[in-house]
Amino acid sequence: MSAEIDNRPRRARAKRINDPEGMRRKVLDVAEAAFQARGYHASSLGDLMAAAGVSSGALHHHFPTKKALALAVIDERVAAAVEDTWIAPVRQAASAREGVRQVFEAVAAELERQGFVRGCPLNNLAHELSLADPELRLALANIFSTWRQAIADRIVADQREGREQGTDPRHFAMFAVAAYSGAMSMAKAAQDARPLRDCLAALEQSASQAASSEPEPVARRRRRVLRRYSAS
Amino acid sequence: MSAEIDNRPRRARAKRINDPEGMRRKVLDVAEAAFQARGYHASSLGDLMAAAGVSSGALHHHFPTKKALALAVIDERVAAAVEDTWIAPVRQAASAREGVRQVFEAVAAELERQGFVRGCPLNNLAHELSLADPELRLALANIFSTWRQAIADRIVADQREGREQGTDPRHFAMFAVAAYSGAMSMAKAAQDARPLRDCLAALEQSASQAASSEPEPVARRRRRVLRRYSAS
DNA sequence: TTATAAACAGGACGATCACCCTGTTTTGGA
DNA sequence: TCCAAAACAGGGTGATCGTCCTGTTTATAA
Repeated sequence: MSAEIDNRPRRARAKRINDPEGMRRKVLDVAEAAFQARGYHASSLGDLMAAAGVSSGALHHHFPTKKALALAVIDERVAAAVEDTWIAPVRQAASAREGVRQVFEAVAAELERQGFVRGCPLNNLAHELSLADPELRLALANIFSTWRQAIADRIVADQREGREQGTDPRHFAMFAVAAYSGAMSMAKAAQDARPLRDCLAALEQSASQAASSEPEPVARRRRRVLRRYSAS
Repeated sequence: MSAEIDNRPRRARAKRINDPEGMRRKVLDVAEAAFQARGYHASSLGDLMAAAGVSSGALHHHFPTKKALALAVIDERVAAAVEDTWIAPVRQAASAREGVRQVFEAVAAELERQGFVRGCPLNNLAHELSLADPELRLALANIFSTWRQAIADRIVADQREGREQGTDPRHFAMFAVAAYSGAMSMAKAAQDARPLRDCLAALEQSASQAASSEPEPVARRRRRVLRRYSAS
């Protein structure tokens, strides 16, 4: 019985413990913000290095190429942003429709508070990179897919509980995400949150027309302000 | 009586008459296609010069800077594309809702025929340039505004003729454009026309729920295939 | 014709880009 | 303690970018 048995679980590779300030995380922070504010092509690695305070060697140690950095931002940051901003609120809301309404409301309020519109991180990158690289496109498309699936799942749950009827889950999810993405596009171009407000109003009108079978008493409004979309 | 009287109307500046092949037009053709396929930043002037077969001197004679070229593409091509693809069809349709439906249908069919998705030219440029330059942003926002106004005007006309009621024109227009733009974003990311189809289905379902007051008998479907979105 | 300016041609320039390469320091396991 | 590998530092490199600049051709007005 050698003492190796106790040491075996320690065979993990030499890793962090170093990294007192988290260089990789810092680069991801800066890259996420820069891609959101200026886009992928307009953000040079020199800019990112300066903003993050890291050397060229450090950056390329963690991210061999700029594309690898983009992939990391997409997988580790954009996906999380969609999860926090959309998926979790929709899951926690009283219903799918109410969840969609709440997110529109919360994002519109946040944009009005900020005074400017940077757009949807996923949508921004999707436009710039979908045709540029198949791998990046797939990563972005998967996030869109997860996003839609969460809404569709919520519709199915609502239907099982008798809160929703006659609605195709996939169609509704696609529609909700499309309306949001498109509204954010126009909000970004106009630098105005009104597109979100108008779409929310149109969404509620079409919902109220279909609510003749719903006994719900208008559904109470929960105050839920998102923390995403912070100024740089 | 000198002969000068006859010559006076000829005082117009020396211009075209030259330009046998239309160099400016050729550059705009190539730039429009390249911005659509690869985006603004990813399209170098060298690429455009090579593709158009023009020299650096010629290009910079017609467009002093790359930004000026982008502005010309936006004002002279993107605006026209929106007019041809959306505004004219909506004006000619039996109603605003039917026009929106037809455009969705036509674009979806065209994308399926092509087998790939380049996205909406306006939306593509809006995402890349809205935060990059105020002048370009304004030009793009104005096209969005014209687009929405045309739909809203059509709703108002429908209401005057008793074909529509209880619909806020601005909200509906914003909603229709947002749903289209967002659906095209996802179609581009997924390289699949289904987002258009799904949104069309969701749009028709919500319309049918509100159609209890409409005496229209489902509205016949007009075959209208768009010529935009040609392969490069 | 002659003068003038527009319409091009095409090379040159400085800046910037993403990436590489050679060291040096640090870390964790033996 | 020793060593191999990871974690950085930082200057260099070739390519490419948008723009400029100097000529040459072409068309129009006088």
